[in-house]
Amino acid sequence: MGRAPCCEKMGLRKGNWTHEEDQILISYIRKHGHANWRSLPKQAGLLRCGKSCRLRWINYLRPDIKRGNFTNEEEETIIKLHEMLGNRWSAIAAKLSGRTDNEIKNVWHTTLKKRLLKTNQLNSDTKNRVSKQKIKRSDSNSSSLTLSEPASSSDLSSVTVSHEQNNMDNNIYSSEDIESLETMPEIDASFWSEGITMDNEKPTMPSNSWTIISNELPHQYSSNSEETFQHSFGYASNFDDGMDFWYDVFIRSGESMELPEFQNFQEQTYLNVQVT
DNA sequence: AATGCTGCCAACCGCTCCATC
DNA sequence: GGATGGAGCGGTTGGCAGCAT
Repeated sequence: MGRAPCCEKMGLRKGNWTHEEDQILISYIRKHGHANWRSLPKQAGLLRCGKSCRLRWINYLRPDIKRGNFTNEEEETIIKLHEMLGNRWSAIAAKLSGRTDNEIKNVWHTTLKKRLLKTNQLNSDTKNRVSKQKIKRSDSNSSSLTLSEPASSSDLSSVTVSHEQNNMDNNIYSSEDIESLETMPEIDASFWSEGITMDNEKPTMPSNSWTIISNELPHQYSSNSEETFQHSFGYASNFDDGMDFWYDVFIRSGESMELPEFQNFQEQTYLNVQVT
């Protein structure tokens, strides 16, 4: 199948569109529509190929185009849809009213891809440090802290933190440490509030155990499949050397979380979580 | 002030899909 | 069924603006 000849005829303009050309195109499409892009420029009196006219209209001149920066919600949606659909920019654009595939493709390549790579690199680096630290601590007793999930999103009072200590003297956590964790700021309704729900989509999770490290805002995931997850974060202060820290967890429905150890890094402190 | 670098975005290129003949 | 051409899509690029040196 040969490529459609385009912009090969002598005399056709290329490059940036002028205001006058825009006005001619808008005026023509308002009057006659754009049933045939190939014949449109000739009939409209434009020295452009039909392909160029179509692109200009779709990406810039259409009246329903939303201009301006992408909102956080739009960026999150793009990331989620890209996980599901890959580089199918037109399909992603169809889910975001007023945004074009070209615009989404640009924001992905210039902003979102880099951000994700950075996040993945951070996760990878921290996982390596966690693994090394686990080996170091393998011979010592450690405190076992359990965070139970609420029975339902409305039952916030059931969010508890409990601990079992076999040998406080040998433990790396002091009683003040444990106490500070138990006096975490009260979790309000928004903590467990509904976030993004993806029908027929199960979050991609490692099967056995994992470490979740993230600075993202909390989301609650649910699906029509067997398993559901709640992605949430908590907060504790004055722990260990006095730094504040966030914890960020995925909780599988019907399970509790064992929190075997805490990581305290220079710039940010994360709680390392494994599902038991 | 001049130059170089980087990021962003509009537009182009080349390919595939699909309708029509 | 094959050829043709229009439309649409994703990858790539050129040019501009802003920033750093």
